[in-house]
Amino acid sequence: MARTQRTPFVILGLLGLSGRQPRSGYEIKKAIDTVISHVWSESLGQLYPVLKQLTAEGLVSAQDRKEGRRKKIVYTITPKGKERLHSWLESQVELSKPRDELILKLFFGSETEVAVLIRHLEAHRDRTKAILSQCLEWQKQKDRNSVRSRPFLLITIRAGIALSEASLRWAEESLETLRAMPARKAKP
Amino acid sequence: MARTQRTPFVILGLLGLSGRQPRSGYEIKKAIDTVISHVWSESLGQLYPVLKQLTAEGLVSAQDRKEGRRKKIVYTITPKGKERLHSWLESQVELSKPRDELILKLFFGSETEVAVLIRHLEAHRDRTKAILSQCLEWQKQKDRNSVRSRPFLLITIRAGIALSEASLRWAEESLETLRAMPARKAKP
DNA sequence: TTTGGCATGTAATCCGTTACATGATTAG
DNA sequence: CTAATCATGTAACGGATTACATGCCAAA
Repeated sequence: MARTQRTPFVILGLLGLSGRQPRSGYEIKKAIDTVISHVWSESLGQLYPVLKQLTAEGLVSAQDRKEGRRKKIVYTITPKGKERLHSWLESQVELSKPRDELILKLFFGSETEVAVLIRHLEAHRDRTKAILSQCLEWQKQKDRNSVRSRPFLLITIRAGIALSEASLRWAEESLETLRAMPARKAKP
Repeated sequence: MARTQRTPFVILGLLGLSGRQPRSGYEIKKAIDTVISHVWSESLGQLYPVLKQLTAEGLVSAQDRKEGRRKKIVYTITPKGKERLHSWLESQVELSKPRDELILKLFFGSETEVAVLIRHLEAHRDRTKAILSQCLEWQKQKDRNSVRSRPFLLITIRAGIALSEASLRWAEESLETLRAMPARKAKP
């Protein structure tokens, strides 16, 4: 048996947030890819089947809608769906198994050239910088609107800031260490 | 098609590290669960088949060994395996899709009680504290032996320290925010 | 007209986990 | 004697990704 499905709960959560309009699968995907992009990810090939599954279980309800001339299927969470969402939110956080390819490669660093590791770290640094400035931008926008209106969004954003700042500092520090090393393999 | 297999490369990496004795599947599992436990994880049900697969491909070779009275199968990396390892180390780091259940639950925080979120955060804080002190312990041990002897292990450990310190600070900060909030749901 | 975004879906594939199964050895 | 650890495996299951397939609409 594989681990339990988590996709249903992102959907339920996104549809369940108070004051939300009904959303289509495509819109849910876009929401995931923007607001919570560095916390979660889903593929459309997973979203559509799960949306059907949730409809069959009566956790969401589907409505056909014509917007302009385009037609789409929008979903609304049902009371039963809200219940399911609540009990998931209350259940223990399931920790995901770590799988950090960058650090793993650094751990095996003695088996390759230092220049390779530097390249990996620089790429990581650049990616992390981009995420950090994205998060800082969001934080600034939230501050402009009142802080207390959406405290949970802010907590999420601040997690992104804290983690990427730390990762950035570690990357810079490690780059210095590596640059001070001889250019050859550590153990040729 | 699912994403490409990564298990072979942890095995190859662990067997490839210079100055390593041949290891059995069970020993590889133990190595993963200790030295790189917060960077990577594998199940035995995955390790044994992959070990066979690697043997069939000629990337590792298997030897039966009697240690004391117990018998085990130990594996050694072959030149072909070393090659494969090197080219993987040189290839671009594949970034894993984020899936952080804790932050996701906090993002949906308005749909549950603050007390629930506090419970989740406290559990996270405690887990993270444990990891941090584990890493600090390892760092101290490495410092006693010369620092320059195994720079890559130190970099790995320092990643663990940096990330868990940041996560810890964020958790404490968020806990304060939540404790200052009314005990009811944010949006009842 | 053609590129790109909106929109929904299915099929193939497979990585990895959990559970099951078995047995030897050692420490309490 | 019995629980834990060492040790190796197989089977079932399923979650999730990638690739494929299709079509509309708007803008450049």
